[in-house]
Amino acid sequence: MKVIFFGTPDFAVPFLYKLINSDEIKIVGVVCQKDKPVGRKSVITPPATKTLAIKHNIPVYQFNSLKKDDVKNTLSEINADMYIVVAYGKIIPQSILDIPKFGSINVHPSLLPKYRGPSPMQEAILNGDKQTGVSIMLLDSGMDTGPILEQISIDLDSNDTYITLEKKVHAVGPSLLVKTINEYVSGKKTPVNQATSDTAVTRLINRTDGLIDWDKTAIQIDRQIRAYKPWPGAYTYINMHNKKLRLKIFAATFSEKQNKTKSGTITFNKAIEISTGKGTLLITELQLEGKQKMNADAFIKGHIDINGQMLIK
RNA sequence: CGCGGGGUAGAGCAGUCUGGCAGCUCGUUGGGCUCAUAACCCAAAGGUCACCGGUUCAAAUCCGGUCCCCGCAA
Repeated sequence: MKVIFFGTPDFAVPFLYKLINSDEIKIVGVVCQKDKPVGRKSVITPPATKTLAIKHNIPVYQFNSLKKDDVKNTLSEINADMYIVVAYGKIIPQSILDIPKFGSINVHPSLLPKYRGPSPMQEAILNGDKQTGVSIMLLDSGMDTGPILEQISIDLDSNDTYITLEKKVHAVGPSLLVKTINEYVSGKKTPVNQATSDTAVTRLINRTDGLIDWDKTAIQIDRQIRAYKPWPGAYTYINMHNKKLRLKIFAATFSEKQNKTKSGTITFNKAIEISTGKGTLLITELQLEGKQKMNADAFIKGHIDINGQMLIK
């Protein structure tokens, strides 16, 4: 079966890899976003899926927009049987989704209809869910509203970050996708419409979503740190040497202990304790602007003078 | 030429503006104290102040250049 893969970032790579190595499926094209400048030196870098595709001599397509007619013609000429979409990065017009005879299949890392939209994994962590999952579904014109072919649940614990959750998704998602495709194509799988309850849509995450509000509870801040790791990352600001410096927080734990000091106050007490709106956040790994990432112990050794200072917004 | 911070003992940092004995919090080693300890006291070892050149009686510090690390932005 000939398949075109729509996907762009690292998240899509394990899925593409699994499909390439699948016997029944032949990837005849990869559609991804354009090469973009990355890093301090603005090196033009191809998307992760493009790199993998080139390695396997698969044609790569990077359209400015999918709405143009010549795009439709180009894709039609490939005559693929199915499109598979994993984190492509843009909305794909219905006219394109309808081209292949088996339609277009999407992977969404949540238990749909819960957490439709762009940030399902982050939202599950922010809400402290004990469980999330992966859904394999047919694409329709709505935002993650298509009928579901298969779902699998994933357990979340209180240490999971976006990074570890992504690993869990990658551990089960790709093989579930291949299995579901084969069952669907051979008629063993019937799409089931999504339930109409609990259909809130997650929002696109901004850079500034990582800014910590110390008036929130320690539990909420801990979740924020885990959900936004590694991007955009949780951060706050601190005054040092008469400058306002960004302080990134990579890992923390929390305790119920309520400090009497104002929210955002730093106390060195073997650990870096920060007062919050409710409870105390214990920072374990952090990075000061211009410095390397380090653990709390090392940070305290060199910054004993900021004991008692306030973190700011 | 996108903006900015940094490189000083094993770790984390101050000192640089205003040139004048290489410092701080730890760690390590040895000793002491203690029923005991990650506590406390005493002592010691440990430095190419990133690299190259210049100015100076004198450079971590001032000037020129090079390399490396990092934050922001895109």
